[in-house]
Amino acid sequence: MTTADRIVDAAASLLDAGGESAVTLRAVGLASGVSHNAPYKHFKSRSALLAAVATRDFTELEEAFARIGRERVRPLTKLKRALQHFITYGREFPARYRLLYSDPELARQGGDLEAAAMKSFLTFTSLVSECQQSKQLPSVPPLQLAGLLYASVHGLIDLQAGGQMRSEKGLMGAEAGVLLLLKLLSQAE
Amino acid sequence: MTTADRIVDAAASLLDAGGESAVTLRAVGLASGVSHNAPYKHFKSRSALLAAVATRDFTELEEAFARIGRERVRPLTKLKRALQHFITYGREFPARYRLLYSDPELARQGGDLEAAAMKSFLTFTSLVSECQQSKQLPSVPPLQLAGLLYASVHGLIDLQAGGQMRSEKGLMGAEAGVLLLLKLLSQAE
DNA sequence: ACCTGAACACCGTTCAAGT
DNA sequence: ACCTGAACACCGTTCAAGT
Repeated sequence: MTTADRIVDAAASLLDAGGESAVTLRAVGLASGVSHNAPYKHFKSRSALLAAVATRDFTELEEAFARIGRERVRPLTKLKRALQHFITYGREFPARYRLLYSDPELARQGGDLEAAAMKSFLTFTSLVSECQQSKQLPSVPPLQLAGLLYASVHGLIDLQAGGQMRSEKGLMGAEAGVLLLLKLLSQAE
Repeated sequence: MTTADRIVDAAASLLDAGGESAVTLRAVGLASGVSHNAPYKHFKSRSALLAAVATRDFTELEEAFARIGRERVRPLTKLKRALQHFITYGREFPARYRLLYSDPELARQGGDLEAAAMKSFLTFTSLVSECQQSKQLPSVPPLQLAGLLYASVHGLIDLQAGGQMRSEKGLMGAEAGVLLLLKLLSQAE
């Protein structure tokens, strides 16, 4: 376990425990046993450190999608499991989730983060594509349908994480929203 | 124009010009002609000031939805115009847009902000409901369908604002995504 | 009631210096 | 190559004091 790994771990833990504002370089240093500016020897800035956390999570997300893709169940079941995994991750680690998709500062950095994000989306697309081949989802261009589904479930997770779906009766949680969407989409062609 | 109004205006301008991190109380004070801690006489904290900006924007959004609802065109045309308004606002003012839906700090404050958010969503729901009555959208519970559409378009706007839909070829912009979603949904019942 | 200026405890980042 | 401690310029927030 390198120092850089311990620093990324500490940042992820602080993120989970107290949100983005809790990830100060001083706290990261303390939690990983180095001085408050040792992280600069491994990451260009605080923002680059957060990008490393996000890149790691994107990679884990992609691995989960790929693992689900290898299961021997119906394509639509795979897709539902992938979406459930996505939703669960977003609910359990909201601060890290927001890092992946809602941080303009990070998105501008490109590089590894962008590549990992793209790879996870492409693996997700292959799950959608399978459903189309087995006629369980309408036959529009796969990347378009996958992009739409990806954006929709992101919106559901994000509104839930942001507390927007709290007191509004009649509004569904992310799981119910995804199931409704899949049901309606499966009726189209 | 009260001092409080000038402070909110200044915060909104700074937000548009330089993102959330540019909204320091010192910059707000300078831009609105008061000292850097005069805002505390009008708002409990920096966070409460940002909530006031978000509340104002939610109110304007609701007014736009209501205005579109009064136009004398087909229900589906109204809905499309409302969604287009939403998307355009998100693209032109990304930092303010993110304040509405992606700031957990603000969501926890409840109060005026939550009420304004709810009102704008309910007005949006009435546009969706009209489409259902004229059989242009499937007849599932209106709040559920409206919630799904709202979350989906939010996801499209948010991914676009976060730069996630940039280099990925084949991925649609928010407008095309919404149109595809409406097309597919209109084929369901 | 509304505002100011000074002060406090933080923060990211830089830099000279150490091994 | 990797790390430290001091320093710099910021920041949100508080407080005593002014009108």
